[in-house]
Amino acid sequence: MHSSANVSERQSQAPSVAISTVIFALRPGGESQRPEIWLPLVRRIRQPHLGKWALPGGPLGGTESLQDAAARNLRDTTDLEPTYLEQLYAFGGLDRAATQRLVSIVYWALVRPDQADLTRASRNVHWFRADDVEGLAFDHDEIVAYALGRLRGKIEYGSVAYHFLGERFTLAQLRGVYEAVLGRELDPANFRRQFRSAKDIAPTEEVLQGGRNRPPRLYRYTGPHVLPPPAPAGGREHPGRARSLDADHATADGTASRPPSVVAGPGSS
Amino acid sequence: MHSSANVSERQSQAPSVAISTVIFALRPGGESQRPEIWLPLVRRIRQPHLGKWALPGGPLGGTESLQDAAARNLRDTTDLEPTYLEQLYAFGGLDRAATQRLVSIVYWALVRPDQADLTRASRNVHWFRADDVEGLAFDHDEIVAYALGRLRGKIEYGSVAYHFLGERFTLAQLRGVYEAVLGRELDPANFRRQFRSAKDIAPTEEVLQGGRNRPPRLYRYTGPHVLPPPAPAGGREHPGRARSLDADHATADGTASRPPSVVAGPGSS
DNA sequence: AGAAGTTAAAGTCATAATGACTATAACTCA
DNA sequence: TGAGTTATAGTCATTATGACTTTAACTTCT
Repeated sequence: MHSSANVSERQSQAPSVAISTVIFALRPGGESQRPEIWLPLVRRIRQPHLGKWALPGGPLGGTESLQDAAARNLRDTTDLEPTYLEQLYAFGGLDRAATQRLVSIVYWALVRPDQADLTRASRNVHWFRADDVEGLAFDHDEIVAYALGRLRGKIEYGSVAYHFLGERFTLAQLRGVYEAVLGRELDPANFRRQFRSAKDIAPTEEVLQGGRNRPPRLYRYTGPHVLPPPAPAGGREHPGRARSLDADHATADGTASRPPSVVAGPGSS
Repeated sequence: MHSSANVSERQSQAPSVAISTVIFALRPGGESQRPEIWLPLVRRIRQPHLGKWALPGGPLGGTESLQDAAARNLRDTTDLEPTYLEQLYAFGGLDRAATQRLVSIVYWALVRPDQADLTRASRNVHWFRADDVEGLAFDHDEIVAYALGRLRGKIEYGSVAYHFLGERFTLAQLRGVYEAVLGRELDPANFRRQFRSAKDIAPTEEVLQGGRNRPPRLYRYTGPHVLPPPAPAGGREHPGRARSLDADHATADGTASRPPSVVAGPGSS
């Protein structure tokens, strides 16, 4: 019997529903040169929590699916087109907002470094190191922490890492993603061995020229992409599980012996 | 047709929020003797979809967290106390319900066979084999299919299997869970080897007497239990990640040589 | 009582995956 | 030209895995 005198009034109040998005991007770390996980936050311009930083989000529109709302949200606040967007969790504790009952359905997105640079310049949108965020509005501190945990859990296992990178990438860059997410260094040789036999990654004919060392070969991801969400059967809105798309597994044998062509890198002065 | 001339009217309509629960239990399969995954459904007693079977659920009360609502839901419809209850996914497609915009936050529960037998006898609550469900109300067919997929994905990896069983269980019973969920047979010897070295399972001093063969030893699960939901820090409502509770890993060395005591089994006539 | 049948439990063996490490190649920069 | 750095390949011991055999402990059939 969870009914005191005045509770049943509130029972009839419909909770409001909001969509929020945790946007993770890989950015080159300051001195350490190692890439790090960053995310953009927006400053609240109204009460409650006026002036605090918060996850991009807003009320769920009546004409869009949850996924669409999250994607719009992402565009509106950061001008980014999502390459990876997945539902994270629905938060609905009683004490999340002071004035009203609020259910937030939180999505998380992964974007590439070049995309992150395109972010709208504004003093109300700012990027933060994911490990440093603190003092956010509402319960967003905890949401970010949870999202980070999920990211760590998922990377060991799924195909999320590629969505931090561009269409072509070196194994060192890919390893950088893993190191940034897992927070520890990985043996380059063993990492290479493992990913050379991975199913959804294939070497290209090109190498990245312009670095100061031996030019690394470029690879590309050939596995399933996650946007739009893989819809089972006839539905419009459905969850993940994109097992199907493993069409071309270009088992690039022999490519190693053929002389690779060349691509200009960022440092080709 | 959710778009007439003016969309913005509906935009302001708050969507209603419901909680539904997919309840999985292991039940002995008919002839094959192999345990199978079953779930209870309730018959709809009002429009829409009157008379169809549906997942237990209802509107989100204003005074309970999402998790609490799911647990209440579970009790109300099946008289079951959840031993495992976790958020599955939030469904919010535009076409889920005809008359209104409906967001359903779906939880899934695992219950033990003895619990499943206690289910309220009613012609409006009935158990079905999980693989057979079809023609449910709303989009519940797809929700069940998704839940089954997640269950399969999670069992290989997490600690969910134990929540289908009682406090003590034999390795054959545990293997039965895996076989039912994964849908294929597993080698008993290899299965044993793997789980004898598993972190969160420990042999007891007892064996299960009363079968018609050599009495198997009983084991117990020593890992983290998932209810109530592992709350990070001070919050009230928070998602999974129960890594902490691995306190006692009773590394039962020597127990094999000591003569185990005996426990009566179901068939002790 | 004894043989047959069944499952529990332990062990064998070849193969695959993993972690730590070494060696060589290819490039830039001083 | 040589020092420094990363790319890439390979070695080796350890561990995990799948298929299979063997022995133990119990019930049931004759």
